[in-house]
Amino acid sequence: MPTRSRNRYAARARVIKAMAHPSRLLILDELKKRERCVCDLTEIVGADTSTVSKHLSILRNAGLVEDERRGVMVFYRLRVPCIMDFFGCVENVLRRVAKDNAAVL
Amino acid sequence: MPTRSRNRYAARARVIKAMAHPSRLLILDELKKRERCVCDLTEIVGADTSTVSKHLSILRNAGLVEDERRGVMVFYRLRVPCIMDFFGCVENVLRRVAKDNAAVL
DNA sequence: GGACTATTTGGCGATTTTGCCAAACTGGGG
DNA sequence: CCCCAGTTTGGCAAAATCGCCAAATAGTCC
Repeated sequence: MPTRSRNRYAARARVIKAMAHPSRLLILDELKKRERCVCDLTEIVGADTSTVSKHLSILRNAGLVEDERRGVMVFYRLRVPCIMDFFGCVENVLRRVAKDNAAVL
Repeated sequence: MPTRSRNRYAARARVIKAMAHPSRLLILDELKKRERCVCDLTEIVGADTSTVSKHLSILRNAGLVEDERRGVMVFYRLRVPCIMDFFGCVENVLRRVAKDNAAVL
């Protein structure tokens, strides 16, 4: 209820919301392996360049990735690798849900 | 690009999206400590009961919490504690962003 | 400077999310 | 059965998100 902790949760939510999109998760997963230019990511995601660029700016604003211009191209890197450890837990959730659904049958 | 992995990312995104809201993060944090009835959570979150109930159903549908009715009240419990380990990393991101902003000044 | 490539930004309609109110539903007690 | 507290559901308006196109910007090469 205090403004203090409310802001804290809002800040966390902003970071998590930045991850909460299939294309952005795919991008993060790809950047975990190595840095990539926007052109690579556009190809991988399979959407319009402008769309991918906007996804990247969302990730950058959240502090999850950083970019570096080299010539004409802009390369993006994962900034906080620990983010990826989280995926294991998300998979746990999914497995559990799958098991429940199976049990219902 | 293959449908296969695209679905995988979509599934992950659904789970993460369920977390991506300040009130829902607050709820998860509270449930980490102990189970709570909807009435408790309504008080803690400070929103309409119906709003909190909807947040809870989002968390339940994502597989993050489970509920149990005891008499008139419904108690919610955290289902996947590992979710909470993630918060440490999110805090890392926030600290890093804060440091960057300070550096700019 | 002009042409070309890589990327970002502006803007739009379409879809989704959010939070409240009102109404429905559920279980316990008189 | 009626009433009541606790919870869920339906519905609506406001706000946010999404993905594309078109236009602007940045850097390289001639």
